[in-house]
Amino acid sequence: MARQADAANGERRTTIRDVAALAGVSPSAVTIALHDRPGVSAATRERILAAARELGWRPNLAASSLAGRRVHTVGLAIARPARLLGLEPFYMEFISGIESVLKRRSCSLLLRLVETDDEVEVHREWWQGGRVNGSILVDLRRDDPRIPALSGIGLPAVVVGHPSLAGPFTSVWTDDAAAVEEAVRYLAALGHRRVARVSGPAELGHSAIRTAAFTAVAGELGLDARTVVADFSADQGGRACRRLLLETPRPTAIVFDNDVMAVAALGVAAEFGLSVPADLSLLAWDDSQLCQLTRPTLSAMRHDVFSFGAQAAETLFAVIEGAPADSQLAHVPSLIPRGSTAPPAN
Amino acid sequence: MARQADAANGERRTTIRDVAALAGVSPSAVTIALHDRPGVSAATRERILAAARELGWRPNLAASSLAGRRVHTVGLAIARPARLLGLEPFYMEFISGIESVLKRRSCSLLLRLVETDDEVEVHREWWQGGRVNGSILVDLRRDDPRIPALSGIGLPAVVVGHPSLAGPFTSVWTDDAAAVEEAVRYLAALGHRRVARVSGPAELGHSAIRTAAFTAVAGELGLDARTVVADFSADQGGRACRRLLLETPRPTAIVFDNDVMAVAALGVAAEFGLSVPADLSLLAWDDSQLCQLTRPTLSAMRHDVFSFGAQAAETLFAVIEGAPADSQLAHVPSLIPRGSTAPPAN
DNA sequence: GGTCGGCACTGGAGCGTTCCAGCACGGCGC
DNA sequence: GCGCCGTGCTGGAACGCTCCAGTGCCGACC
Repeated sequence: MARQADAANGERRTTIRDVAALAGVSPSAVTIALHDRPGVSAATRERILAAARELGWRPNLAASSLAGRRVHTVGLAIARPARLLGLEPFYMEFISGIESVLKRRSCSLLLRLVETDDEVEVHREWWQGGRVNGSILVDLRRDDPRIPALSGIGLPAVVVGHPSLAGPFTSVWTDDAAAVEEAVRYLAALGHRRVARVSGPAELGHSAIRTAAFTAVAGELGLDARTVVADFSADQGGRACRRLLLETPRPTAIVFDNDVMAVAALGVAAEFGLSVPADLSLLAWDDSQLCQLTRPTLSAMRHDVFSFGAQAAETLFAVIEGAPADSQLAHVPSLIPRGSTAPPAN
Repeated sequence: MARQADAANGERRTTIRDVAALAGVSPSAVTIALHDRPGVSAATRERILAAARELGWRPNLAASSLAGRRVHTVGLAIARPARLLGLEPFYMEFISGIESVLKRRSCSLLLRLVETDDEVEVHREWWQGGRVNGSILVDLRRDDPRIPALSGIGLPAVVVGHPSLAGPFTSVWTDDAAAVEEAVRYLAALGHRRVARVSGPAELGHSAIRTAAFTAVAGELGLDARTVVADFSADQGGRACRRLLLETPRPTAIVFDNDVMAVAALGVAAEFGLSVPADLSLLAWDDSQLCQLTRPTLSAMRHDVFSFGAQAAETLFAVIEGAPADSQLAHVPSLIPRGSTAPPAN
């Protein structure tokens, strides 16, 4: 304890050499003992660890990373306005899932909010700067510039999105097309003939996939279907919903690409004097607490976002460790019928 | 481009020496140019930067940190079960606020979920390992062991909580006592005589402060007041509420220490056949989207969590840069009356 | 008794950057 | 003409750890 205080007193930080001296060995022996590798006797190992404890020494990660060891860090850059991020339950759950895996391995997450165009640069800095062992890439766009740029520099990464978007990277994905199909078939079974969808930004890969599936399945079932684009915010979601409800004939069911927009739509329906679900059915995506708190409760495509994050992290570790990891299909979202979907009034 | 590919091909990573060679100068000159310091001519500087661009070189942060420069990273460790974290809007908003500041300075956030007892160790590792320039400490407990341990090793940090909890650290805090007083006076003004409160864990510093203020103000106003302890989860919040409602006479108004518990209480009130706010008034804390989505909407103590996070980050930078930063009072939470508070039925 | 193998440990180079002392050179003042 | 200063740049040590090629020693085997 006294020694630690000394060190803090600006004298000089404790290094591996101090530990080695105290234990009466060379720095190399300390390294060996520290990483629990064969090469020192049990007695020496214990002596070294005791010395390290006594001095309160922690290896300097910058140095050890320079000398070639893992840094125990993975990176995540998110391209969303900071203000908006707090409102979206998705990311916090996703991050929580990632953390649940990192925690077990004593790893940390390096997080950064970026503008879309800066993301490549951030990952380059992190990777070439030796700050992360790998990254998780989210919100894949079509022909995403991150794919060629980052595979070009050899960054180990996992893509969260459909394999077709992932280029040479391993991906972890949910089968959006199948989920959309389930949603549409469900609404059709309830008797809806005019269905609409409010999607996330068109340039996102999964928006495109869902849109294509939505159109295809609706076509197959002979439904009237259309998609309007929004940006996941309550504001734009509400606006999109309003636009749809002004059309004649108006849709009797609307599917949303996240939960926040669906919640906003509840308010818009009230504005129009429409009762949910009698006059209008609403179906949310990314089921979170929100969907159970509203009145009526929102039917949703449930997706275990926490596990999704955890799976992405697990897969990233496999990639980092050089396992030839195949792309993984996470749970297919499944429909949870609640109070916002019903047969259309006739 | 070709060169970058070469580098990725496992040849050897590009270093400052490659850049120096290409520009026809020494590595020292590259450092000078890179950090925009006086010591090279404008022409040379441009030549060097061009060479760096051409080779796609980024300085290795491990090396530069070893050699004594800032690492552009701040740390945040959160002691909550991963599963629970996703449900709490507070942290994501707080982190978003932090990030909004970090972003402007091209800094990253190092995040880790921990068990309560591991947190000191994590910060030690980060600080002594040269991975962060400073940390933000949240969820301060009474006599928090982090305070002596981390001030002892010289970690630059900002405490989020009342200055009395912060020891030698600078703190950023909200005046919980004043806010509690406002809440209680408001309920008293509505005519409530029996009020209760569901608090967060008793060992948290701000719980204790709020409890003391709650008791004091209620005493001063001659109200019947009591506090029961929960843990911020919907589950325990609901349970605590149930316990309160079983007492006779039962309280006519309940204040909650976060929003999630207040939302859970809405359900419990329905169980008991009590109508909100006619039979029971509910007042939430940490106003988030949740409070506006329920029916009735929840009255809440609004607290701009995003700005709070931003302010904590700003203050941390001041501390890191050696400014003698004083503790800062963030916005005092203010009461937003919505649909869940009203005079008690008589 | 000599050789060989294996174990426990050491010494020193190397990782990529920064920082500091120092050098060369040109201009200016006296 | 000499000293002096300032500008623009270089060389090399230092940061703290790891890894690799030893070294010394002991026991086993022929």
